[in-house]
Amino acid sequence: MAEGTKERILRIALELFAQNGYLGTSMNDIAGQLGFTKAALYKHYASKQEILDKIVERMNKMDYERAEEYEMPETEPDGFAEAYLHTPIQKIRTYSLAQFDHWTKEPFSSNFRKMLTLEQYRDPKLAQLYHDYLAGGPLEYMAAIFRKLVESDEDAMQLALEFYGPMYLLYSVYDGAEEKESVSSLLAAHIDHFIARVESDYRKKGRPT
Amino acid sequence: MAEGTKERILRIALELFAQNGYLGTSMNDIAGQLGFTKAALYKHYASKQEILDKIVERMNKMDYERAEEYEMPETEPDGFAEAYLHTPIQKIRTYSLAQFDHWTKEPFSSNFRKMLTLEQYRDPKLAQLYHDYLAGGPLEYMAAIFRKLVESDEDAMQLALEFYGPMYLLYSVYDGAEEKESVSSLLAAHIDHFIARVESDYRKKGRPT
DNA sequence: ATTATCTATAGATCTATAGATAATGC
DNA sequence: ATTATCTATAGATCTATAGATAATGC
Repeated sequence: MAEGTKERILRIALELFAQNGYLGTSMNDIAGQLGFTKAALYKHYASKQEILDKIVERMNKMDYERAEEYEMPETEPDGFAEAYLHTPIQKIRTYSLAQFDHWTKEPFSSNFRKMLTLEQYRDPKLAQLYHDYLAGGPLEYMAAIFRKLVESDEDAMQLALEFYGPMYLLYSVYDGAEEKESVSSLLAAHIDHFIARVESDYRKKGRPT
Repeated sequence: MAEGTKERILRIALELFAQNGYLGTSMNDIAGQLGFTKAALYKHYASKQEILDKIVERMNKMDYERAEEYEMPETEPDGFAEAYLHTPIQKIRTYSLAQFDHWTKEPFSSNFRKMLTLEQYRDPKLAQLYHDYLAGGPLEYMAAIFRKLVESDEDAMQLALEFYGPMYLLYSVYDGAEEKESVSSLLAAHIDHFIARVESDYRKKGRPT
């Protein structure tokens, strides 16, 4: 099925929001990019705010579908599902590389990430999404997983910081990089290096890998 | 000497730019926060853009003065000054903790960091500053330092990623955190942990610490 | 083939507000 | 510093109409 006008509007609007921010993008800009006048936009969306709301809805839906696809369980208010108490490290590796690809190469998600970055201090709702999707959220997620591998909560948080911090930094590096692929390689090297180190530490303590 | 009106304008404008972005802040907003009308602003600055330009100037000046204070040499186009080829790891520790404090607790710098975050995709000049001050810049700086400690450039970059990535992530965590001090503690723990690990790796290879 | 209807657009216009300037007051 | 004012532009609404489709009549 071809992309409908309603969806084209979301896609183009998000491209502009990611570049210039929500306030930096006018309805005229959006319409101009689409090839018609701004009045026509109001046939599809009641307001500029509604366009933004639908973009957020779409992203939430895409993310939910992805979580199912990669079989990574959702976090729960008070911790994690039992099934994740012993997440295999290779599964973490695969999922993390997929996440990075997702947030950098997939156009909608990449633009969504940039938009969140730009709007995080202005709009509390988007600030929450930025936290959940990109900053504290993934960090706490990894810490919860590592909590099963090390002795203390502090150690788990340190491991999560060491694992996710570089990944988070590489999102920014990726945006400004000429050689995008070399940034992806840096991440793969980091993850492999991290896994090798953690598994080596395990052996020293005589625990099973 | 008391803070002059010209400086108050810069400070207040930056506070608003950090919160709502440059385009999201009107001259009326700035004047209102200062307690007068927007027309008065034009007695001090020729335009809104000039206010932003002066903020950037001020930041560059502050940063230069700080670099001198902490005796951390400036990067040079083709690498580093000789003096830094063997930067003591404790000096890196002290400097990094000071940098983190600077970008989080010092009001002007903290707001400047937030503003750069918001404007990085809109304005190429600010994108460059974001890179230099916060993202790829510090990463490459650390990699250049670590290049003297490890065998390959790839290893140096991995070390730099592991060192600076968590620090960079903690800036975001700090912004959204309730318990700000615990975030600073996380960083200190990370750095100490990192140093202990690197020094342990040294010993294994029979190199001097 | 005709009529009615639907949907998506254009062009004109409304109100509010932006950045900026000029005239004025103290 | 204020007040008044200028020009440009924002988001939003209105009316008219184009192109297409569906329902109806013969």
